[in-house]
Amino acid sequence: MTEQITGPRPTLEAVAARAGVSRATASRVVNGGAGVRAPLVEKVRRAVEELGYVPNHAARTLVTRRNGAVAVIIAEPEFRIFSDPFFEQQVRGISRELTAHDAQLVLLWVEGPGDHERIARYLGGGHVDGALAFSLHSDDRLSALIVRSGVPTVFGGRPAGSDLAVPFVDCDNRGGAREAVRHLVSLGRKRIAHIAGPRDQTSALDRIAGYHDVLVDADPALLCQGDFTRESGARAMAQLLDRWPDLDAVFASNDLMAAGALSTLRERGVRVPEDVAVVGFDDMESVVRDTAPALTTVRQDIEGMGRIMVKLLMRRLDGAGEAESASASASVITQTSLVRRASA
Amino acid sequence: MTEQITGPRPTLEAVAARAGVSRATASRVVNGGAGVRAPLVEKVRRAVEELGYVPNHAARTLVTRRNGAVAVIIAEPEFRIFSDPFFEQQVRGISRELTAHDAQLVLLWVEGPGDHERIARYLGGGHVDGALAFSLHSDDRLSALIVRSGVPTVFGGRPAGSDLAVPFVDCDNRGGAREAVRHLVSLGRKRIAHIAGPRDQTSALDRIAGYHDVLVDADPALLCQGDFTRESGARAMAQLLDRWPDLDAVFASNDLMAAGALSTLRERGVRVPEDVAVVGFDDMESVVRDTAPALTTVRQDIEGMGRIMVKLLMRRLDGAGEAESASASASVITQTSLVRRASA
DNA sequence: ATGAAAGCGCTAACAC
DNA sequence: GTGTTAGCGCTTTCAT
Repeated sequence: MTEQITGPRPTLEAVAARAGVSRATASRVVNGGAGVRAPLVEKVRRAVEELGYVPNHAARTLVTRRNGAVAVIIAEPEFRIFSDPFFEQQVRGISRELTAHDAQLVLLWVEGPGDHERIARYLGGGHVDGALAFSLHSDDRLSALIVRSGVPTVFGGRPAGSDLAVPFVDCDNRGGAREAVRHLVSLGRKRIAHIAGPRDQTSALDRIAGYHDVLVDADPALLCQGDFTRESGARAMAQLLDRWPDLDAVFASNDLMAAGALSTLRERGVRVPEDVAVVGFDDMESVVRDTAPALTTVRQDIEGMGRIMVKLLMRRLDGAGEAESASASASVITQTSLVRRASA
Repeated sequence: MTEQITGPRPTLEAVAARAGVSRATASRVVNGGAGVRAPLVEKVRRAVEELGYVPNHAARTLVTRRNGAVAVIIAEPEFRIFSDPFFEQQVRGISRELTAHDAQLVLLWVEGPGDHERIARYLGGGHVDGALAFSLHSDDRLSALIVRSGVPTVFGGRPAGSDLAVPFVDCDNRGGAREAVRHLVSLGRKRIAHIAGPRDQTSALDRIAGYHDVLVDADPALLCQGDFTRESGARAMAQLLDRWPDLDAVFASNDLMAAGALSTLRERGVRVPEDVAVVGFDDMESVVRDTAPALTTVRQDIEGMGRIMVKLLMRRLDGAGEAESASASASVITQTSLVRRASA
């Protein structure tokens, strides 16, 4: 019934024998068949088919020193954020692009410093060709470890310790924030507040910087600290409202906080956008879907960033021989775009 | 500064040379050192240390035919449910246990039937020693494929097609449901409804069965269909309330739906548990944390189930030589326990 | 208890 | 173009 592979799997040798060619030729065909005459290619292909031949990965790795696997390193605080659609999207992009490159995703889940040694050993053991990591928090110890392992790595999000000159992929947080605030200004708003994200994440810092780029001498009290959660956004909005009776706009560092702000506004009977205009950041579908009014926000292509992380890594791996440290180690900053909806 | 591994990594040969022993002895020491005299063990250990030797995985796999990696196959609908804490917990358990066994987690993300062939090839390619899969939905095609690949596999959740005699790990859904309903009965409740989960998940079906075990001739109209979401629970509760004015208890197939039911009850001014007692299923911390009143529910140890999946798989892999199909392929049903809180 | 030697299955020079 | 051959780094009989 269930046609199960029974005996030992056929080797290249067997394929070659059946096709009546040498092992080398069989190998060439299996690897694309460049420089082999058509009829032979055909013969080998048939033999592969008939025997159900599948290349032995270990043997191949042993000689090529490439194993077609990439580690995705996720530290506990971020994994928790798997509930955060942000991560799901990024990992989705990574997974898809990896598949397109015929590479496997090896998940390395770091629960704490106790796991550091294991990770270092694994990375140092050459089990993977490269690694993808996320630099969400300022705790550099893990990042440093990864870099030191010597495994080509691309980070997601600009690392905090700028001394580590590692390639990363991030969206233009600062530029996006600028665009958001400029939009608010263009609407004629005079008193524009900012609900900021946690200070230990570069994305939040960059967005604050963008805010200040436009509002050079904004009163510091217009800036209210949040932590990227909906509740913190609601709280911050309440504070701002108390502090600034004439407030007419707010730029939140992410959509979740913007949604929180929106609910506070509604509770207080403040009209959006008539009285206060609101702009978010991320364009997170699951959040944006049901805010009232529809949220104007800065979109970033998260899945795309995941894919780019992989592309960057792959380029580095492929070009390993040539321009080692040339454009190979360049980072990528992706564009953001303002999505205008009803809230501003 | 960054102490990076520069040249090619040292081989066993190098270690042996430095320790003044043969490659064979060095190998023995690296693999535990059984049957090697202490002084030599010591010498080799030192050489390993000094050279920073790390075994070459591919070479080892090539000869042992074991590669210390396990695939975790996640199909798209379930991955979406990564937001569902259920999955996070189960994967956490799996990851931890795998680490304890020195095995790596290779994530295989299946987006649709288009990926089936790729998965089959990967599994067939012997890249992993075993696989862990989830049988949440009745779509057997993927499951069948996995089974057919011949890779030892353990499923999470009882598979729908009972014809596939594959080992799985699941909690005692039916027994747990029975306990929940019996508790309601012991409370003196006479009109006990059930908010069921989707019909294509065995867990939901088993819980329905448990409900009927206790309430043998319950009116079919006491059973209301939900889909495991909070909203569906709220809706179902409303329907039941309309249908049964004398309703005094409800058992929901999961906590999320119970939470939804609770909010409907509150809206309608129905007191819990005085008027209607409510019991959930899962004891999902993130849901249970903030229901009012605190939810009485059936607890299952999800992380533990993840760990058991790994243990089962490992036992199968290790005992591969001996009692192949003996107790090796047995499934595990874990106990549930009723957690009494305020709602029933 | 230790060493010598034979591969594991494959790719990549190098000959032809 | 195609075949021959030499390893990749390791484990594992088999002698000693």
